[in-house]
Amino acid sequence: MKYSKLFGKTIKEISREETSVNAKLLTRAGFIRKEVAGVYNFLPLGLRALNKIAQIVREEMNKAGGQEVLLSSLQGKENWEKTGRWESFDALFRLASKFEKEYALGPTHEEVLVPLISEFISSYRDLPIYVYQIQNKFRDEARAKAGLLRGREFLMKDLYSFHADEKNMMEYYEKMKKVYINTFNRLGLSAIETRAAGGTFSKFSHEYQVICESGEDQIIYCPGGDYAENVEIIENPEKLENKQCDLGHGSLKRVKVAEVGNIFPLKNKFSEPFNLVYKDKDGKDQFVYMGCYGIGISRVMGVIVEVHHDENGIIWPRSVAPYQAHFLTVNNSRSTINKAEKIYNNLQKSGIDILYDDREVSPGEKFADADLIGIPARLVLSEKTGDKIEWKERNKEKKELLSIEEAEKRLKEEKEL
RNA sequence: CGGGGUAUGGCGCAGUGGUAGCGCGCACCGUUCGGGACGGUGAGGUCGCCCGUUCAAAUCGGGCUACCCCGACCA
Repeated sequence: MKYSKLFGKTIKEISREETSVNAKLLTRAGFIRKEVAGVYNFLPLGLRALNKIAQIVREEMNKAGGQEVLLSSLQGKENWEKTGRWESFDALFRLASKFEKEYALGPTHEEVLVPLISEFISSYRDLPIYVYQIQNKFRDEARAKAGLLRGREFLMKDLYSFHADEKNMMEYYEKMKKVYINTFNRLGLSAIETRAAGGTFSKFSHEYQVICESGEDQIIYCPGGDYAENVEIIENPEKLENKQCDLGHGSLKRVKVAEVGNIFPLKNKFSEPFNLVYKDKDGKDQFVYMGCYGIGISRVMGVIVEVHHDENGIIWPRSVAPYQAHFLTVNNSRSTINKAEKIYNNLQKSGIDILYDDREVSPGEKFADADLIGIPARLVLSEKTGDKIEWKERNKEKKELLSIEEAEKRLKEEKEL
């Protein structure tokens, strides 16, 4: 992509009202624009990063046996009344049509998927089954905040598992814990698996928390990894804080965190109201056991920026960067530009996605924009580099001079990773 | 939902009653070209909305709306 043609430019300044790091940097770098409070538009750079995140999550869900679907956002009132959540779900957007029909704007999808899947589950032979989607969710939050961290419309992956019994449900639940940790690792986040309340869903749940100043939750955890609990379910958090870990990992720490994922053992909570049953081997009806597993895709994007940035801009993990490399020329002499065009065209042909800053602006501006946008590799062609390309990683000081062939080879190798 | 703050060219801001300004960006010309270059010329504003006070309102008063922050709430 040529920067000069890109929809979405960087900006130097942003209102002093915008204080969260992710909103500031993503807006300045041209990734997102706010529509209304808690609702964002994603520009091409932003969508590329968002799609990279979604794709990693998709791959992991597929590996875990998930089948992808796309469920409706606009949902009839009737099923929400069956679960009692038309009244009790505080953040539910309720819409009144001019034709005297009422709808919910989907904040979650048990009310859609459970009746839907009941058509296809009739025998123990149909179980277990795992269904997920990646879709915009709507929640009428009392207060949207911190850019992408808490919005009223946001992209979420929600997987629902259906099992014959509790044992099978819990086995999958345990398996998904590992899948989640691995998924967040691939996204460049080290998430702490944390015991938490189950809300109106279940007795308990597990949250995946990333240490982050702008997070809304607090947890107490052992750095050795054998304990983590949300302070909301701890009776005397003050007492636990700084207590020595039983296994000798040092003292327990209390930290602010942002929740990027949450898993719940739902058991029969939703199969009962919708009479989701199957015939067991003895021909008797049994309720299906369910689990549900969420990851906030757009929130993950915000958290990545909160965690990976410096004073100059974003530092994307390679796995989610909008482009593989940021290529720019320093002087605008005809010969340099011709050479750069050739390199760019070659890379395009090899299927390597780079952002090529082809503008006729000062070097300082190009460097500043490259830092702000935060693509992991910066490639410079100039009279100084001659027939070579300078390669610099966004998060390192070191610069290397590579021949054009070497640079292309390295890009191809990295692409395979 | 309670408390606090903000609202002025595309963006960021200044402007305490008397003809609406600055920086950035944008357009054109010239000089620059390894860390947000410089000079010149130019376009661009119902000062969030409504009502009021006044000879006169961006500026004072009342109401409303939107956004940000703190808290409460939170699948």
